[in-house]
Amino acid sequence: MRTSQFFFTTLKEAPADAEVISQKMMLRAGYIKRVAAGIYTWMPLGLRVLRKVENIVREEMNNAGALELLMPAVQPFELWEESGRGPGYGPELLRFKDRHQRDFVIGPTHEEVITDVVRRDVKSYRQLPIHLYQIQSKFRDEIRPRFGVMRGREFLMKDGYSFHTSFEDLKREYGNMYDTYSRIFTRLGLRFRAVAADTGSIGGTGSHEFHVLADSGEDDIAFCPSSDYAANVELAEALAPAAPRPVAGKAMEKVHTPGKMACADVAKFLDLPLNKIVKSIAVVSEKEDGSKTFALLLLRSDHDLNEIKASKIDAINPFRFATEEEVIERLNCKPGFIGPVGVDYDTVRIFADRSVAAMSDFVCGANEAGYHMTGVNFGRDLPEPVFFDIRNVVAGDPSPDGKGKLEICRGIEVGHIFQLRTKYAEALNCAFLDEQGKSQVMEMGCYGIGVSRIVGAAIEQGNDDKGIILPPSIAPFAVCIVPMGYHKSEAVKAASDQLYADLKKAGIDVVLDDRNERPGVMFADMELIGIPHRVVVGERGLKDGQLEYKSRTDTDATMVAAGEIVAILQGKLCVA
RNA sequence: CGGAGUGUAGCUCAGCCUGGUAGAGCACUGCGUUCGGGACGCAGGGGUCGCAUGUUCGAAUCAUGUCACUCCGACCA
Repeated sequence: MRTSQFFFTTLKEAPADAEVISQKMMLRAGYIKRVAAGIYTWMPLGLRVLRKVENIVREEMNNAGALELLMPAVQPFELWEESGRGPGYGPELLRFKDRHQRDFVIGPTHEEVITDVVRRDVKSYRQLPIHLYQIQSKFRDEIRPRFGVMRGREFLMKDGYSFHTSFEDLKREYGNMYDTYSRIFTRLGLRFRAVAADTGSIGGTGSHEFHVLADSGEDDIAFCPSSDYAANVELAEALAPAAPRPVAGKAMEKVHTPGKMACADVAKFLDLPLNKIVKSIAVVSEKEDGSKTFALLLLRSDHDLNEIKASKIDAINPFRFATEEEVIERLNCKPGFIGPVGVDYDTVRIFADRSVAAMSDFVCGANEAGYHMTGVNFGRDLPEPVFFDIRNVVAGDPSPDGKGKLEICRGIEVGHIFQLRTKYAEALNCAFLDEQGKSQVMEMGCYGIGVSRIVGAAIEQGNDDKGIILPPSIAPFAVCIVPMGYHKSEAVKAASDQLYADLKKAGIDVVLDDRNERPGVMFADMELIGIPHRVVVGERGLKDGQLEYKSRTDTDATMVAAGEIVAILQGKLCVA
């Protein structure tokens, strides 16, 4: 490609409402143009990147034995009624009526459509297993679209669905996809982690998210640097402390702590570390049978409650936070000074986090406004509570696999694989006849990759003050030729054109900047749009048969013999 | 959904308080000089100041309404 034949516009300044780096860079580099909130046009330059990502995904999916198809973006709402997801999906599902007043949706995902396809045509175990996928635009009417293409409303996604005669076979394909996804993200040149994920309300048995590691990510991931353990923070188990509880050394005492409601204030006031203070969170559980349970959840005050874990305690599943009125009714004290000492243990259940089990001589609210208790000890001042894992892990916690300490980092979810089991197949009656001629519901898996989000995520990982840095596998062009005086010097023009032809012949994705621009403009543009390799052709070097090479991340250029440049680039692109 | 803020040229923004012929930089067009790190000069094109209503002789500016966009919040006492 010659830039003079191409169409791209770069900006010196990013639009004011761009928040994250990738969004600013993509707008400045002219990859995308905003059309409406969360809706973007992919300009030719950005589309090249998107297509490269898409093709890597496609190649690997095909190699893994999946078959591509293309389902419609628009789906009849009837299918959503049949699966039972329609009402539950809420306003994220964009609905509209056609001219006959029939309800349609713009698909946010395609489980219903694919299951409908398969149930019509797959009747026998002989046709299974089958894995079908598509790369299609989706629409989810997000409450707050932001971060450019990373949380857009319209986005490009690869979604695959596999159908099996048995759970065993589903697990085999799940493993196959785990490996395939790892290959895909490796080829894309991303730093990523596969993390165990919460299976959520569907309650399947296996689910992994693939996260690109970046500070601007929206998810917290706990991982162990010395093993391959990684999990969503919501899911990572906080192990019970190994050290036994120290012996009680102080008498319990009521101290005046006027106005010190927050744990941090109490700690400062008493000159104690946060980990000597127990915070009590009042919750209420109202069961379907009408019974109401009031409970205090005890946590070390430097820890955070994990609601997913806490809701696994049967006695308080499901729970909500108690209102101020409820707290006063049960504890006769306003929130801020509540604690587990001296309450009516018949009406107030106490559940403590495992880490609280190792505490002695601790501080908690005194159930009297303006007072806290110090030197509190279990067994002596109050009964031993029941201990559960109800907190989020923090950096430094032991890894659940016993192989070191956890670290926490932010991630951008770019892939998700899921053992759906029979949820949709059952709802949509997707069944086959087995060897005995008996009808059985199919086992399903689903596997998603956020193709457009990957472009944003890759730029979050690869950028500097000059612009975008992408690996050659997905950069808009792998190599750029920047001539010094293309329109002035016959020698430079001839050498540039020759090199351009040679690189093209060698199968290298090359762009020649033949615009009649000043060098600074060309350098800046090629850096901004993220071309990984640059060759400068100038009369200066040409006299000695030399060209100038610099990678996007090198600080200085190196002179190379003109005759060797093609081989050098081939070598670099092969390695990368 | 609650709170706050912003809408003026393709982009970044000034002008608004104190009403009186709509501005700057970047980008774009032409000419000239320049040409190895986002050049300079001259001459141009481009805006119904988000939209509607009102106040006024006169509204980008004041008032009301409306729409759009952005941010913050929606639990850990």
